[in-house]
Amino acid sequence: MSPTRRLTDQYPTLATVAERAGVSRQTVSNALNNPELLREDTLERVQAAIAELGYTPNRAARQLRTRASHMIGLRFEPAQEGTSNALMDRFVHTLVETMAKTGHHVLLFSGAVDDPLDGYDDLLRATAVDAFVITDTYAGTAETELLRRVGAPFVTFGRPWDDPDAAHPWVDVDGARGACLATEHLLSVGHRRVAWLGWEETSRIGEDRRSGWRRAMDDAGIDTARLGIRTTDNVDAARMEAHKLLDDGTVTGFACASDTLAIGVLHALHERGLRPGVDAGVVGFDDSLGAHVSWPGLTSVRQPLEQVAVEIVGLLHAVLSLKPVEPLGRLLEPTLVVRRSTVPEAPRPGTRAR
Amino acid sequence: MSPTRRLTDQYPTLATVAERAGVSRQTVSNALNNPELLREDTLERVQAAIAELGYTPNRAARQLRTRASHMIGLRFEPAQEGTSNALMDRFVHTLVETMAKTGHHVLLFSGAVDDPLDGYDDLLRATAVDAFVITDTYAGTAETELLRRVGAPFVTFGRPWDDPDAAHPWVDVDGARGACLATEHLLSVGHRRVAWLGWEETSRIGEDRRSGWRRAMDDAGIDTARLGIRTTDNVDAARMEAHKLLDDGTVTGFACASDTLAIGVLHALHERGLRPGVDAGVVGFDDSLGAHVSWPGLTSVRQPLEQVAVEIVGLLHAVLSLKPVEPLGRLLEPTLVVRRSTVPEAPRPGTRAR
DNA sequence: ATGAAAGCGCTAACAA
DNA sequence: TTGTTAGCGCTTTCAT
Repeated sequence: MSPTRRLTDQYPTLATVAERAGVSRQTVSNALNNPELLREDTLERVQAAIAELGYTPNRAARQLRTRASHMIGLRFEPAQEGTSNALMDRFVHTLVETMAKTGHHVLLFSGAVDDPLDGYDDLLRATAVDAFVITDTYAGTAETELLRRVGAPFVTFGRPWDDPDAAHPWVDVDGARGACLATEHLLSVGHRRVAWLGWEETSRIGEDRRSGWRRAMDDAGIDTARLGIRTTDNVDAARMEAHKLLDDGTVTGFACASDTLAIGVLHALHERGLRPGVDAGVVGFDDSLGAHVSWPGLTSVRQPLEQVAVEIVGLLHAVLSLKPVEPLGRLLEPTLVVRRSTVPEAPRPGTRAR
Repeated sequence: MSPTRRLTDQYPTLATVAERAGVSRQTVSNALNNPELLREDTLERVQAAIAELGYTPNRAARQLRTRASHMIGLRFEPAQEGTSNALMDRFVHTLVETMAKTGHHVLLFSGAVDDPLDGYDDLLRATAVDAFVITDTYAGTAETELLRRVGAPFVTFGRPWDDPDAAHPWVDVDGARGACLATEHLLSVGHRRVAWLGWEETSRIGEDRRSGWRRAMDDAGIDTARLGIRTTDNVDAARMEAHKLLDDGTVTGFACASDTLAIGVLHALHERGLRPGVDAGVVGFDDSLGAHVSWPGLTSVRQPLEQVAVEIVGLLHAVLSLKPVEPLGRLLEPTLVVRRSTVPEAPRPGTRAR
């Protein structure tokens, strides 16, 4: 792409503003970055000139000088068929918004699918970003190691599960607490035999959530033998596991590690003519669109993504200004959104989905 | 945020490479941008030095000089409660990936919710982006006008519906064709009275899609009286409209303007004990996650977003290099994804959703 | 085919 | 309090 188009030629520079205000360029720069240095009337004159001309500092020049791009890098995975990381998308929306408040922008990049490290290094060497936000720490230890090695600042959404000597700031949501909330809710609406439908044992997040179910069941003094199921995160696998549990005849509660799994349970109930919320209770995780629109509405654990974004931006600031971060991690509390899959008289799902 | 951290200090510059290779800085620059000017052995020596040092040109410096940021701006709307623009999220994923192939990145920004123009101007004046991608042209005429006025390059995903003298390149998906496909499919599996469940009349996109249903029905010689419904895009509104249509007793086909509406129809069927795909056929639009996971699987019109992204990047290149774009618009064909809401023996939904 | 000089727009350091 | 000087790292003349 040849850089023929010169958008910038029409825009004013520091010099234009300086001339207009009858001061030097440096004074204009100070008016922007250290206004307290200027005499009041000078400041006003400069600000008036800035406003008249609609001047905004050139980012490239400023970045070249200050070595700060005011840009945060976020690797955006290619949309793989059938995989929709809706939770992450929601998070990105709030992150963009939160960062805008401090004049930062989000730079999306992608890398080779087979190489989780691809992309980071180039951006760093090109000084295109000040820092990174990493979003999948269960699979992403390689990323954090790379960034630590080269001394790049970053904050993760997710705990450093397998890295005891990780020293980077992180924000996470207490998944065990979420599963505990879900389970306690199911118990409170009258279910006793509450099953857990979770991911494979290799998933740290999955095991963490499962521990919350286990804790709630233990606290209620209920035996969990053969109630804890591990399977793949897809609707059909969950549907089949749910059928097995239902064959047992005593299981009426289902706490699930994801909305996908919960929706599989709902499918199984439909197939048996059982009424969700009446004959059985189902709780999902993440409060995704699927939870909103599934019939008759799926109770789900909701992660406070807005709060996560705010915390991350705060940590990013601390890291970039080399302030010590204490404590290193922030663990946030999820909440429960109750719908008809556990309480028949809950409000109808009427959510817009487009 | 004080710019204390100096990430870049550790990275090599043109000068470093020049010294290492025993040439001048300009020669290194030429090796990068005009390799054909160098003698073969010089080129090799320089490239070796670049590789050894892991050199990547500083973006700010290059941008300052060439006035090209290699960045495309995309306004990312705040995630509003209950609104999930899943389609756009999927599009952004593919856009990021496609742009990476030509060395471009996506800069996400947000603006004041009440001001659709907020954000664009600043980015332009700061020369932070080379161009914009605009994604909602039904509501976004103000954006395109602003950008045209200031001479900023941009491409839209969506036709300039209400702007006859728009002169910008665009890419869109033929919604009428999609609705036509949906309707023809419903007719082909035996439904005769196929209703349309669409948005309010004010939606250009909605009316366009509706016209496709109408065309297919006319072609089949079926009367559409009282079969075309307009309502709000939410599950519950659609559910109630579906009940009204079902009360009629003759309607068995439902072509919908969105998956949300289609899911509302599925809910109504459940409530009546009717079997989707057997007693009635339902088709949605956008092939969202909801279509994948809803029970028993929702047939839906799928937009070729990957192709949209590719076309947009192509147009972006043309615009940035001031090449004439002919034709100005590209209208792409949607496809139909068949699931059990129309064909009982279609494969089960087993899609991963996390 | 390669090198020297200039300057993009900005701010840090210093001088006035 | 304001102005001057220098230079961030790169590419674009233009000279050699």
